[in-house]
Amino acid sequence: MENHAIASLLEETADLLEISGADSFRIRSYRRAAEAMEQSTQQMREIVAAQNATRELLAIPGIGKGMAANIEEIVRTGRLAAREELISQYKPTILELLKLPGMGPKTVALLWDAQKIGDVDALEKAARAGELDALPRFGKKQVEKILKGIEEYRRHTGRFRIDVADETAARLAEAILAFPGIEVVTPAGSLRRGRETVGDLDLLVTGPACEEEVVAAAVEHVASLPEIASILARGQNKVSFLMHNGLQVDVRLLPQKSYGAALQYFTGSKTHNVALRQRALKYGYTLSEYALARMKDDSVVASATEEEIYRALDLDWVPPELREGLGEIDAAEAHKLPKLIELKDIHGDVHMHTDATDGRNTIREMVEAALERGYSYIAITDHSRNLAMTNGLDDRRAAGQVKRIREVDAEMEGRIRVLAGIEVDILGDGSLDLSDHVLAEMDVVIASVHTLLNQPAEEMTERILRAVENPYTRILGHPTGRLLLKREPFAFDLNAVLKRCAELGVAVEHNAAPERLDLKDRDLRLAHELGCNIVVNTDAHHTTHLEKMKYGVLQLRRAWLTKDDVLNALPAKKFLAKLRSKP
DNA sequence: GCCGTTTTCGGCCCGACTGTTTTCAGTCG
Repeated sequence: MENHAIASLLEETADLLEISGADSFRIRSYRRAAEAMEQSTQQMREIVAAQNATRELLAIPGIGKGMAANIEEIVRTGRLAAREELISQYKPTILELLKLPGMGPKTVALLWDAQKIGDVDALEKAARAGELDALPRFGKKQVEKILKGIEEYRRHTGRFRIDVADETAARLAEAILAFPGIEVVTPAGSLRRGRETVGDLDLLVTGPACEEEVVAAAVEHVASLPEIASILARGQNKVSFLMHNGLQVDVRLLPQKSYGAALQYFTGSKTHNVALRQRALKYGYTLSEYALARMKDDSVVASATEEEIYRALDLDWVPPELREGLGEIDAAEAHKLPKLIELKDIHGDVHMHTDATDGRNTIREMVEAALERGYSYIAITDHSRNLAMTNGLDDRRAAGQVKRIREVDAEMEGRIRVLAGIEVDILGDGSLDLSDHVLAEMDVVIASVHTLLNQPAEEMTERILRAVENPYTRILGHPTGRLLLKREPFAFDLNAVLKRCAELGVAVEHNAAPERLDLKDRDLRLAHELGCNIVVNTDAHHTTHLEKMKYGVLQLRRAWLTKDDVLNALPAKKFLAKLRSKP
């Protein structure tokens, strides 16, 4: 049983407890435990199998005696009796009702108690038949809202990739800024924290036009943006709407004096904010989206910027990417927050394709684009022959490609280093699909798991390990295989593979392209903990794809990585030296 | 159910919006 699955069971138990009207603090501890499971870099099944299982479980923050027993039960039996007992009082499908907008545990409980409604279809039927009208708090509008919610739910349930949300935010910001007196638009929420996907978009807006007396006109401007598909809610200083692609956007217009408090509040995460508010209470303060204020007389301590709020709580300012309740508050108190890697620290991109295979630009064009970005080196790494659909290079063409790369490198006269590389496939026996004498010519050999077939975990792990152990392999490409496998849990033993990479000095690729999602935060933290060298790159098939590097860097920041932890933050010479030496 | 320089009981985060309940409960972020 994977951590993710354990988290789901705990989360569902929390939902069921909520429907059954249990103590809210008990519910919270289930949710907190679920979050801890999601974020842990250790597999619970390994902890439970160990000698001192209970003690190790208790060491995880948010896990006490009761929850440790629950986790052990889940790992051993695959089930949680407490959850099954709760679900037997309802229908298993009752949990999907909670996913409808405006539907919370109290309403779900009411629907069940009154009419035994336990799934979306039954709810829709009852709503259309007018059977809900007799229930308390069910007026005409409420029923309409439910039907609309069901329609939304069926049309769209997923989350949006960070790049989609980022581009949408930029476009909306431009339109909002067109209003005179609006000066700043900042995305908050999970987009600001740099998560791989976002559920909805939070935009915070300020400027003279957002002061209380005049804000109505600015709200009207936002509510009439042409990009809006439908308005969900509209308040004095807030507009919520849906875009045509189904993305929900919440725009809040705030006076300048409380902008920092709002930015802090709406950036989250929930866990981080709860911890921060608890800390505020210890200081005799209360923290809200308006201000950090003294409890006794409501006088404001800090509100205009995030920095002053953190400072007033004796904390260093915490970068948004770290605000996930993973120890950042303690680190901020001790002045031990890491100096996170930044986009400008990246000196090179060592995974790119050209028109020799499935890229769209020449070597020369890729080099020019890299120069424009200020890189001091790149590696050209086209596909090898096994990937026939991309016109992959065989031994002869690969050797020719190396020659051309060297020529371009010479033409650059030191303005940029152009390294010769290849992205090879791992074959059925774990070998690489080009000859040793060709691989020996390469500066960078990326052994990619991206064409491995989805087969039993043990065989897959064995093949990948063999490829990692190949003396020519410098980088393990697409290390989680997510690209191809498209399913969780991992179909091979990632832990064992990363461990071997660390031992052998084979670097692990972190692909920056949001559509790949090769390594998630958790995978990156695991790789780092195991001591792997990490390389961030864009797998660029086109010059413009180099722009994606910024998303990869966000992920590295979320994993608490500094520039010392990332191989291509080093200059070319050191980068090559740090790669495994040639056999 | 968790947790502890006010500890083993008694706490545990805050405010706005919505709809309809003329005083507030439920949901959401």
